Amino acid sequence: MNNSDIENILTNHGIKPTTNRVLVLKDLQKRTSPVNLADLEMSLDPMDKASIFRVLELFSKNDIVHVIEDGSRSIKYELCNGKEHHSVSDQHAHFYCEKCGSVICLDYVKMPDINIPEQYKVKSVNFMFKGICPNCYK
Amino acid sequence: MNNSDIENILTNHGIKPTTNRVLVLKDLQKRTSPVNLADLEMSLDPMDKASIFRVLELFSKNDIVHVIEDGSRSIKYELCNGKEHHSVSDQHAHFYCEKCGSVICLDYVKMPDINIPEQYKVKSVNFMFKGICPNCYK
DNA sequence: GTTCTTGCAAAATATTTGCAAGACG
DNA sequence: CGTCTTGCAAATATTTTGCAAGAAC
Repeated sequence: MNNSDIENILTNHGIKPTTNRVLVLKDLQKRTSPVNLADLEMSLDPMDKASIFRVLELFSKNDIVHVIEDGSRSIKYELCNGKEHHSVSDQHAHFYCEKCGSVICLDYVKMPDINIPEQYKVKSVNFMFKGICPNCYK
Repeated sequence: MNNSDIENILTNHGIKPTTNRVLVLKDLQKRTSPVNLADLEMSLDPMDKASIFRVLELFSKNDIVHVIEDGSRSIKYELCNGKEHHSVSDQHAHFYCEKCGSVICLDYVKMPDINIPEQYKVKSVNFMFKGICPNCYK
């Protein structure tokens, strides 16, 4: 995906494509599992932490990233599935390994079809499993 | 439930029933939704924050409380269902209101019966919905 | 020149640990 | 005594904000 594709994604979500935003989005596209702010800070060095934070905040508000709370004590971010859509049903479960700290996307574990009463306005869902991953259990 | 019942629960979970532990457990029993450390600190005043923290840590290790990560940026605790059992399947979903910050137990939304591959050792599950609650939406 | 964006520094919030005093047996 | 428990203080870790300089238009 080239830069103008990236810029289009941003524009389509009502976001002006600044340098930082393009770089953050490109970084997120490379990831195969959710990342936290510190990960991105390292990877995007020398971009400022607060700037990255604000980009992520914006992305979240404009439905480009999902916010994942995995119990690792730090918030993780993941591109919305399909890179252009965002809905509760496109979310999947995650597995957090308490030993190595990695997060694994359980893509094949889709959000179950749950009926939350009408009066609740559901904006996002987190479906997290925690324990020991196959790698650490060996 | 009187004090000796409480003490029995602790003893049955391999925990020596000290004053602090009994007080924390009694407090948790009164709750109808998950609480965080600050809540307990206020409610159990003048018990020390670190002491409460350590009690909760112990309770969690010994399967008396579930740890709930609801995306509120603070960890919440909830008594295990039935007060004496602890398993993935006894967990239920929660709803976190982004406006008022309250957590509502969706008791009727049980953990869906999901098959995680054998190699994963699942220790806990979090199934969180976020959005606006009926009260705030009115 | 007005508004938006960014980086630096620091505030705010929460969690977690070190350590010494006290309780318990 | 020796071990476990507790409270105080402080360290950590992370998220979030204030503000001024710079970029964009």
